[in-house]
Amino acid sequence: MEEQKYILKNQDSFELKHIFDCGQCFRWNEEVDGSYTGVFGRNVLNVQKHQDEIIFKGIVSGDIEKIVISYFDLDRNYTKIKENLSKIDENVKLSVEYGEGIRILNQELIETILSFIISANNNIPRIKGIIERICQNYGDKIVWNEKSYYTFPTLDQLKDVSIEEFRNLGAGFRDRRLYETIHMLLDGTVNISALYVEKDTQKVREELLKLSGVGPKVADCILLFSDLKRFDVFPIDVWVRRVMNELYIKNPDETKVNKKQIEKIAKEKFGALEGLAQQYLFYWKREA
DNA sequence: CTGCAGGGGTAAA
DNA sequence: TTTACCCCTGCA
Repeated sequence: MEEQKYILKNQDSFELKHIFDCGQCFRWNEEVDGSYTGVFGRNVLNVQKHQDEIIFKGIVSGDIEKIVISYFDLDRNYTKIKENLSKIDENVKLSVEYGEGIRILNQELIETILSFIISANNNIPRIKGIIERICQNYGDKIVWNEKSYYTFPTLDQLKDVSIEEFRNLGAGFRDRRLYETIHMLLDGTVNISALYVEKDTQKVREELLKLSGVGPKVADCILLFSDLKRFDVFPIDVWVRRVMNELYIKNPDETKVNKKQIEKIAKEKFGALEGLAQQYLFYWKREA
């Protein structure tokens, strides 16, 4: 396959660090020159920013422009979204300014499901390591510039992988969850394509919750970060709990803050954009 | 150097 | 509502 190249000029809301470091993805790595290289679908892509240009190049499985527009969510008007969020209050405005270059990627559903099952009770370096080893063992190799990259394996490529093999790759107690979820998706216990058709986010969420290893937080991350692209969810982890308590609830004992309370405030304040508000607040609080 | 506490979602008790 | 699950990190 030939290398392809695509250049975007004067693109708003596009900062490499904000996009790849805001906790939504696990397969993008910074290069020594400050660019980032990642694998998604059957594509290996390098992205660099140079003055008013964003340069994409790599081995991609189709028209690079279409692939970039879709994966980086370029058809969505983030400037408008940020304007609306900034009106809510001064803190949200600050968080939006801090993470002004965030975009929510359109990641493949299966990869997002399995990656966020691995993310449970886990930290980012370790999550990345587990995912990388799964890809190296069961994905397809793509060579670019004498370096080897591996696609995230399909369900078919994962169908004969045992619980023990996941354990050996470092998955820990999530080994069984991965195995069970893979087989629930293969045998149709949860129907992947039906999830795209269903309009009601709560119904999709209920379906995802049937999967082994998928609880409320992981389900919301899947809804927000995969190509299901639902913004009316609010993943609550330690950082989000912390920032929501500091800004709105102000309970001296943070551990006593209950999820229902946070969900209610998020719905009231952020409405249909709560998922995006969560990202700006999360990134702001975790980095600062 | 060794050992122990802490962090982090889900599922099951 | 509490606890076990696995591994990495930081600190004594």
